[in-house]
Amino acid sequence: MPKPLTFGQFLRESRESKVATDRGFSLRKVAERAGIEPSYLSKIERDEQPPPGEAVIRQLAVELSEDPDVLLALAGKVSSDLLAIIRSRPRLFADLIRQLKSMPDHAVLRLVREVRDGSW
Amino acid sequence: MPKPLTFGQFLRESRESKVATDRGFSLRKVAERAGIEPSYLSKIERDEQPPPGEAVIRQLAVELSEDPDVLLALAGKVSSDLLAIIRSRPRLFADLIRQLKSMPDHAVLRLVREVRDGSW
DNA sequence: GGCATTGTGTAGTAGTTACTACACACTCAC
DNA sequence: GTGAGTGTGTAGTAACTACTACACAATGCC
Repeated sequence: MPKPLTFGQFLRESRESKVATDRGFSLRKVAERAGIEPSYLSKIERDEQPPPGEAVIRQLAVELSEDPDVLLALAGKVSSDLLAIIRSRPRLFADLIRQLKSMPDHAVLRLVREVRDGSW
Repeated sequence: MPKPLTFGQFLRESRESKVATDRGFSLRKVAERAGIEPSYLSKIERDEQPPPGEAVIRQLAVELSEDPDVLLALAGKVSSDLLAIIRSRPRLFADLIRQLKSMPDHAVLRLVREVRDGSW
């Protein structure tokens, strides 16, 4: 398996893989499009600063075409919309999630599909 | 349905219902057992201060025999162990939770039971 | 009526979060 | 060789989080 990257490493690798073929992915350009200072992004990519807030992470995800939930996870966070869903029925979701903790991916995936396909 | 209480209101009602029959549930006593200043708890119960951190909420849950996940939800938080589980497989859990967002309780409950009983 | 206990008011604070602003040195194109 | 663009270093900060410490007035108990 690919060794787990830090948030900063992941960002840098994602961006550098794109800047190779598209000059629009320089650190400065990406920072500008994401609405943050270049020096801030620089520090983030080198894990010198902790990851930014959810809004900025989402912007970066858009710019780099990465999955926001994955990026947020690497940043040690969970999407605020998921938190709201859990908070709306805490006992229900807490139970479910703890039950699924040690289930293999394919089992959980089956669950996702069953729910989606409405076999209910 | 019971109108949704704030975190502070919920705490106060829980505590006052107990102090009626047990003097050990005065604000000061509970605060002491939970390891916080009485004035702090007072402000929290009146929603004058935002809810405390997860550790204190858990202590209060123990003292008042309330469900920690419910208390955390009222405080606008989600248990850190659940966050860790989600972060470990962000895409998987994000999908599942968003799918379940609008499912009725009984459907989700069935899921919980099926998983628990290992009908897999 | 005095001591204990109750809830609350006021004031303060250390630590963290989430950034901005600006300057600098290097490289590259032409 | 100069102007544009690159990444990075330094410095600072406003807002929020999560509390403590102490003093005070009211009530209860015997």
